[in-house]
Amino acid sequence: MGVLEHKSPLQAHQARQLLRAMADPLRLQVIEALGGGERCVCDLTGELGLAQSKLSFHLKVLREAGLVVAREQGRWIYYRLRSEALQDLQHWLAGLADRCDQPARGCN
Amino acid sequence: MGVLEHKSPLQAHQARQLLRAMADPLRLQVIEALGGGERCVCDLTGELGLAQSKLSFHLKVLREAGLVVAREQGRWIYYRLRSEALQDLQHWLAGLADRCDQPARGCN
DNA sequence: TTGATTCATCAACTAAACTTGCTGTATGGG
DNA sequence: CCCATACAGCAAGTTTAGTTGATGAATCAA
Repeated sequence: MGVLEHKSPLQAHQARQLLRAMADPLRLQVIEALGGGERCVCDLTGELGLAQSKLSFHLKVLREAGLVVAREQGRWIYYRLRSEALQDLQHWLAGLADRCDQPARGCN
Repeated sequence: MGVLEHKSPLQAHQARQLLRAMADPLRLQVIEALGGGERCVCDLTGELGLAQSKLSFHLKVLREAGLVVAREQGRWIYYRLRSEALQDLQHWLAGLADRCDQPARGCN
């Protein structure tokens, strides 16, 4: 195992948590914003033009899926993407792609 | 651009289509089954213990998202994963992971 | 051509997810 | 202290997605 291969493969249901969390249009906007680096909630609220409670709800979904982490600092809370989660998902996809082109041995 | 770099980066909404399609528990089972190679519908119905109409519905979702393709042969229809879709998604994730650890420059 | 098999699609129902407005807690400036 | 700001969480309403059973087209063997 190479030095970069430190991951145990993602279980399907963990992958699903991540996928589900990412599959919402609003959360995807949040994710893309966080793709540029850590941001605080008020920042995101302004940038995406969202009601605060709405953003808070979606951040919770992302948090519970393990896709983002929050860091409190005084009055503010900074969120960022967990790059490990992104990597896990990439590996999981790679695993699927591996043998998926095998043709079917006919049916009956 | 190297010989393997033939992809234009996935647009967010395309990524979302794929993510949404994968985010269902039942579809995920289908996807994992197809991860082993091409399969016909009746095969999948049996293996996953699904009502046929149910499976058909979910295969349609996967098809419309561009994650699987169907190949008709006589009475049977064989489905397989589109490895290009899986790769596109991997690239998209890699793009997000790129700069996501940049710390926030304080807020206010 | 009859009947069995494979599969897609539809309409009605159920369940899950998202939205909205409100309330509550913590922090920090005046 | 008091008030504004930053944020989480909840409950009711709405919208979206998944399920079920039935119908129909296409293929093929007898």
